[in-house]
Amino acid sequence: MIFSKTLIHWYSNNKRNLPWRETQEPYCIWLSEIILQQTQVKQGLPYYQAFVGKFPTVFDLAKADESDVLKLWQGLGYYSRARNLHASAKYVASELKGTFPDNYKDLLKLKGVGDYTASAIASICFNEVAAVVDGNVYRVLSRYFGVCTPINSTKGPKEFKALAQELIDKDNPAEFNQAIMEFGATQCKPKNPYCHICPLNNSCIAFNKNKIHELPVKIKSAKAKKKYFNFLVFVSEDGKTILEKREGKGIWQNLYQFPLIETKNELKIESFEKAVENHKLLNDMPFEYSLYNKELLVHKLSHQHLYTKFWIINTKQLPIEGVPVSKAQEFAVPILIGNFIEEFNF
DNA sequence: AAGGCGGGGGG
DNA sequence: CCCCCAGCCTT
Repeated sequence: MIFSKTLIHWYSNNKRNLPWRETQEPYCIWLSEIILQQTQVKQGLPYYQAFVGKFPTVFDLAKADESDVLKLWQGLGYYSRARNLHASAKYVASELKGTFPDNYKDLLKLKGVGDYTASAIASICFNEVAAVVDGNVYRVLSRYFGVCTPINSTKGPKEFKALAQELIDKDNPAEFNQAIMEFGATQCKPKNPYCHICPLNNSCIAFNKNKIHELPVKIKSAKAKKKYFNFLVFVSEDGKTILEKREGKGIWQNLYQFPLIETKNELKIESFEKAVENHKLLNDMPFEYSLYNKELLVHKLSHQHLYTKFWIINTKQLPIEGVPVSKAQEFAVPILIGNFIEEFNF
């Protein structure tokens, strides 16, 4: 009781001014929540503005091509969010005639909407008493109540969800949910939290036992694997290049890239011809090549470190259908490719 | 139950 | 170098 009242009071005095806090429109709240999954406000904000600007309603989003949605999402990462966003927009627009589900249980049926997002939308838009548990909530609760259960263990999410559901202000679930998250984001931060001015420091177990830096507990994940990516940047005499759509599983699904050769180790320039001698795009075709970046370009993802080289392949004609280099910027590409296109400037 | 999925920023 | 971020889906 004191806990929730204190948080809500703190929130009223300290909340940031953010566009999705000016509305209870399910479309806008849903959009903001998807964008903000595993993403900080600072990073997601411009994307939210762009999406609301280009797709003001769920119908606008539903009738767009997936490629346009991915293009607007470019650079934000976790691209399954964009694909699921688009699929759910089509579902809501056609099956539900534009009306979003108005409760936790039905919201869960939307692709890309899990426990957290369903709770957020249900509480913010419809005042349902559904507690959110995100990274901020884990941190605030584990510290204040001294909970040592690893947040990424099997029982972790259940335990914290139950605790949050117990604590939520039944009369004001929307304010409580947003208050505890904002508190975790700007006050009870991962590093250097402002404990000395914290309105809860009297009763915070971690603070009083000097365990702030130990909580929350998280099981360490495996180290990132190294991969060696070699992109073939074709440039033909008539000013075309080749971009391919990434299919199947793995990273960057449905985004475009230059034809890729993945190697076990760094591909040196002396070994390039040998490495591509049986490549379907280069077979029996005269070409000249050069290495664009002498040093490996390292692109770090959460679970992979990509050691990358861009190989420029000059040819008279392209082996397959290509795209004018001037159109390359219109494709949705990983930021690794996007940065290259911008810098290379064909 | 475990693994995969981006990119940016902070310390 | 590490960790964290308004998590979710697949296997």
